[in-house]
Amino acid sequence: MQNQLEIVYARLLKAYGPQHWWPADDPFEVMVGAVLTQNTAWLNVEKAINSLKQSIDISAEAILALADDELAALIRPSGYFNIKTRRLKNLSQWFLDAGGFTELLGQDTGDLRETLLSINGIGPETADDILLYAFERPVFVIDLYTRRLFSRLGLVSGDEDYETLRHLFETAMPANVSIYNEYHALIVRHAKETCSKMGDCRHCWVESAGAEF
DNA sequence: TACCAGGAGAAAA
DNA sequence: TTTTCTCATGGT
Repeated sequence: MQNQLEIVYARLLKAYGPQHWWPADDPFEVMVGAVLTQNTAWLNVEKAINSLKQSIDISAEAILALADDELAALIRPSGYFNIKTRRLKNLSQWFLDAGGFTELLGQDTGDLRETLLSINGIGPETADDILLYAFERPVFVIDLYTRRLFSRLGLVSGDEDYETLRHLFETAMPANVSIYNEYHALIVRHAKETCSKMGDCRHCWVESAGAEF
């Protein structure tokens, strides 16, 4: 398994090059983007973030200072704007209560993950996006694209629960933040390039890599 | 026109 | 406890 994951990683990196994720100015903006991108195309998230930036300097304080309907109007392009308004406020309140980024940096990864998951609106994938891309912890993000790609390659069935898959990837690959960062970004890039359809993907070159395993 | 997007939580079965 | 429903804009 270890070697197979490394082969796929090498092929993706060779095909697309470094993706330089996460596209954001600072760690808190990464967290905001992680919530806004839930089941949403990044193009729409960019519109929402740009819209936010035109009204406020993105910070936990500034988000909490906005009225719910004001915040919802600003993030409207990202969809689910009423739900995401609540989620952004929950996240911001937690962030302030915890003492901000510097204070949180001192926390153990497991503890930090647990408190993130306790916030209403932060599920496993969003928590792991935040841990990897904002706090730079070696946590492998499992998303729909990851399931789809590796189940096509025959390495997983695809219906495993989140923690099972995360554990599988984290034990098969060395705990390396820059590799985990790049790997997830490359999987998303590849999905956008050639695997945009949920069904068969016969033209996808990665699928043919399965023959090498 | 229909489908899907860098999910999560609540409700129903 | 597992499945189903809801949230919603915007691009293809």
